[in-house]
Amino acid sequence: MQNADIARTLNRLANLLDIEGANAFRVRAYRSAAQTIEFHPHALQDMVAREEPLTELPGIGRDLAEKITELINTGHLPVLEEAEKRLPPGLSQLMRVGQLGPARVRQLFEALGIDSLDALKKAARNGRIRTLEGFGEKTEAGVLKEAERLDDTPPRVRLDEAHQAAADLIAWLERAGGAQRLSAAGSLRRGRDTVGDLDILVSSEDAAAVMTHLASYPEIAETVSHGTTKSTLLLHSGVQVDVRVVDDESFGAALYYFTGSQAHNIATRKMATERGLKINEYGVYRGEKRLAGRTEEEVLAQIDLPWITPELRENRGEIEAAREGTLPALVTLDDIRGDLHMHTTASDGRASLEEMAHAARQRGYRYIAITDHSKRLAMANGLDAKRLREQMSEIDALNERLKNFTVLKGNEVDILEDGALDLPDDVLKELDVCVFSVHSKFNLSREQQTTRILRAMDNPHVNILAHPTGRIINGRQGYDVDIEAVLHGARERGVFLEINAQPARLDLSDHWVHMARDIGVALAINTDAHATDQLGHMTLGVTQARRGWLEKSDVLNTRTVTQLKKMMRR
DNA sequence: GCCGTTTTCGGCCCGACTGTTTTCAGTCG
Repeated sequence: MQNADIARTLNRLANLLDIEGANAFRVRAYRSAAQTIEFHPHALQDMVAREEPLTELPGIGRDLAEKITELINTGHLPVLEEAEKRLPPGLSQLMRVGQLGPARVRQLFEALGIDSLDALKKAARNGRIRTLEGFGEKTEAGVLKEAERLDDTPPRVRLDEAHQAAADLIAWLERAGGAQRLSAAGSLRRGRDTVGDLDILVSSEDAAAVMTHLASYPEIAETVSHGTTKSTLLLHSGVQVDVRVVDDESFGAALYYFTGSQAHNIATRKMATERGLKINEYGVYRGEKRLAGRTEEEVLAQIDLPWITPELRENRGEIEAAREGTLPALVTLDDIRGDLHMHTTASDGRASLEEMAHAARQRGYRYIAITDHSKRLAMANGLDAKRLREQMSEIDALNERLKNFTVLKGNEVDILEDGALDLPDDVLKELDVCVFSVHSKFNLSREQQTTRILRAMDNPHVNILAHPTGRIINGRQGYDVDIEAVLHGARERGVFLEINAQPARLDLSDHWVHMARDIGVALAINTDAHATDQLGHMTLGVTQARRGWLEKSDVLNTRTVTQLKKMMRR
């Protein structure tokens, strides 16, 4: 049983209890536990097997620890099964429909017997929902639309797409008369690998003018709501956007509030309450008196905390670290000296060796590694030993011509099914950097996949395990692999892992990055660029590294080329 | 159901917008 399964079960229970009208705080406790578990890096199943106390996790007390242990051991959660005797299980699904919360789901069930998405759509089309008290034609139409949208919209957009959509809209809003400060907030600002909806914040003395200008944005497909200071829009790209306008003196408080995360906000608001203060999106207040709000620093200073970078605001220890003055000095883009994973026209890249080198140099790098595919990836025109040696000679010749810049000889060698490598040792040992990765046999069991990768690491010539889970965001799940075991294996063998900065990969993801830091495995942040402009994905990779609390010294490619070469010799 | 440098009991973040209402409940983030 995976953490995601446990989280899903608890959420289902929370939904049913919510619909029944159970104590709202009890419901919240289940939801918050589900969230903690979903993002917890260690499998709770293993923790239970090792008899580690689950009550160590925030929001999990004695009762929940017992229930979760029973769920893991028996596959049953009696309190859920009892709830499913009282209410149809399908009601939990209805909670996913926009505009429907517990009260309306209960009403729909009690009055019309609606207990599934299909029943809901049918009732809406027949005009039966509008007959209920508190419902009308608009609600009926809105609910139908939301129910239909559930079927085909991907739930979250990629970080790079969200960045682009936000930049476009901010550029549009800057042209509104009177917009003072503008910023993206929400999970985009926190740098999560996917974004649910965009939050855009504007400060202005003339909210009406900004809102009017916003309404004429050509990318709007649908206006979900539109008030005097807040609007929710659906763009043609399928992205949902919340735009909020506040006075400039509240911009910092609003930015802080809308950046979240919700868990982070709840924690700091609670600290405020303990000090007799109240934090909302307009400022920090003692009674009616406003104490701060212009900047985030001002707001946090009121609860005796230093500014916390948005990437850390997940209530995963950053508040305690801030209080104790032990926040990490996170790695920045400026710290990056090179890029250790990229392709050229020799395999499936679109730019030549020389073009990639020049583009990297223009970004201020001191080195790159050229890592084309190996021969197994025939589809990508992978290199055999002979072609790889020819490329090495080309690199030697290029290095002769370049000053203050080094092209490292590399390859992205395929890990075969049994853990052997796709190129012979005598050529691998001539490489400066050997990146190795899985491109086939994704459906091996967890044990087989883990053994396969560990065996590949046993080869003394490999250095950096690329895109370690193989996931494609909104595309496919990664292969099943015990990353914790891989990290320990890497540490024992002097091997490193990669944060692949391709926006569709961002692999490792943040919680694995954090675990790598805890275990003490340095990571390389690589773009896996297949064209010169893709070298720019480095920013996304650095963001993931920051979300995993990495400092400069935790990142391989902040080293000088001399240091790096030494670390690549095992 | 969780939690505790005010509390082991009594709190639990806070406000905008909508639709359907005559003053507000429900939803959302």
